[in-house]
Amino acid sequence: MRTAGAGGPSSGYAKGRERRVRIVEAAGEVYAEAGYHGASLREIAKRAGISHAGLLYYFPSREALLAAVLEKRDEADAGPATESGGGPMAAVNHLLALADHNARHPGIVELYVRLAAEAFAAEHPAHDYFVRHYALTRSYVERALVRLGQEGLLRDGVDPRTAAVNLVALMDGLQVQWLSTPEEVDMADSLKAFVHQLLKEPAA
Amino acid sequence: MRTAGAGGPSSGYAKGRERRVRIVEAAGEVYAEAGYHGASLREIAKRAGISHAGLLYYFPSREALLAAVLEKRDEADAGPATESGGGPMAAVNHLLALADHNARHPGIVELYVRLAAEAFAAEHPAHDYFVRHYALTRSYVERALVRLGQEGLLRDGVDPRTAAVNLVALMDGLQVQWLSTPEEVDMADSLKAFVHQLLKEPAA
DNA sequence: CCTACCGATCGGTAGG
DNA sequence: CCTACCGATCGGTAGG
Repeated sequence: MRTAGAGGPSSGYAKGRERRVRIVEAAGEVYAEAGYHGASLREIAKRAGISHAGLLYYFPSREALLAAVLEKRDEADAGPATESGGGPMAAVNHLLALADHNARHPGIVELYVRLAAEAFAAEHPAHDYFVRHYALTRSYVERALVRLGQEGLLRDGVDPRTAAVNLVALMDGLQVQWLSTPEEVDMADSLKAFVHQLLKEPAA
Repeated sequence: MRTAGAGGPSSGYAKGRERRVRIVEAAGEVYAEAGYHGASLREIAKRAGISHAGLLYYFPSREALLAAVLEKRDEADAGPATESGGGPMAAVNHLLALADHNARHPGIVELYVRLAAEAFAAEHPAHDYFVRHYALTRSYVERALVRLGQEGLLRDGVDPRTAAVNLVALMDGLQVQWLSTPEEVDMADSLKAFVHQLLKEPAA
């Protein structure tokens, strides 16, 4: 039995795996530049050095390719999010580090912002992904704020839930504004100022 | 001379003006649902009760129609923005009223968010519009915050410029999150909480 | 993985 | 304002 039994071109062949990675990278680039709806399989295929029919050999449809790109994004973000098991301030610092990381990778930010703005409609193939993404991020931030409150570090009157919604919204909105007018926005500074407003002590 | 001399179908004929309004409204709807790039002239024309070639009789190109839609948006927003000449708190209240108004008009919010996310690239026909829009909004908010500071209403350490960037970002980000998960976000409440953090007094 | 093809759809123009 | 058309481009399939 020389032909793989697991089906599909991803089954254990180094060359095929490499191709898939190149295709997913190219897709992420084109989604960032043109949005998902504006991205053509032919353009993505060209950047991956393949024909568009060849691409469809690896990913059976347009939507399957999008799913692969989002899956890869989750894997890349999961690492840093998990390792912050430290003190109550660790989660906040992790978010600041994420903002800093984003500021150096406009392609990822653009991919994210453009897809999020496309995926409002329930029929969009990335809709469920973003609903889940927001729910997870909000509750992650909310838990961090609750812990800070328990340690007495939160300013009086700050509601952890509302502050979590606002922190997530601030990060999203800063990205949009920064992509439009990069020289006018310092995402890390802005986040620090916001967090500072939430806390009692001049920390960070 | 019965035929108008000013050229173009907009010249003073009531029926033509009415048609143009219907087309611009239909375009705004479709942009909101599908984005500018995803919107076809044929779909817009169908909703306006006309053929797509007929639409091109009124607006000579796809881009000309987009320009007309943005122009109309500016006119609609200019009214409320100008009338707030009152006290230093008037500008803040105006923004809260705007958030409230937006929450009752998801179509306008979607049009705005989708176009903003598409228009990052300098080649996009709406790019300049959004650069200008952000500059104007930021300085409008900044001036209001400076006035509040002069009256001693601002909390210590609040920088009007950064706070202005953040307030604009917060409004944008709330809109994105609200369109994705409407039941989880109260835009007016969120804005109030943010403004409250900036001020010394428990003002509304 | 490629070439060749399909039906559908696009923005815009011709010509009345 | 319409019908009819153009060349270009799209996602996907056939068939090797």
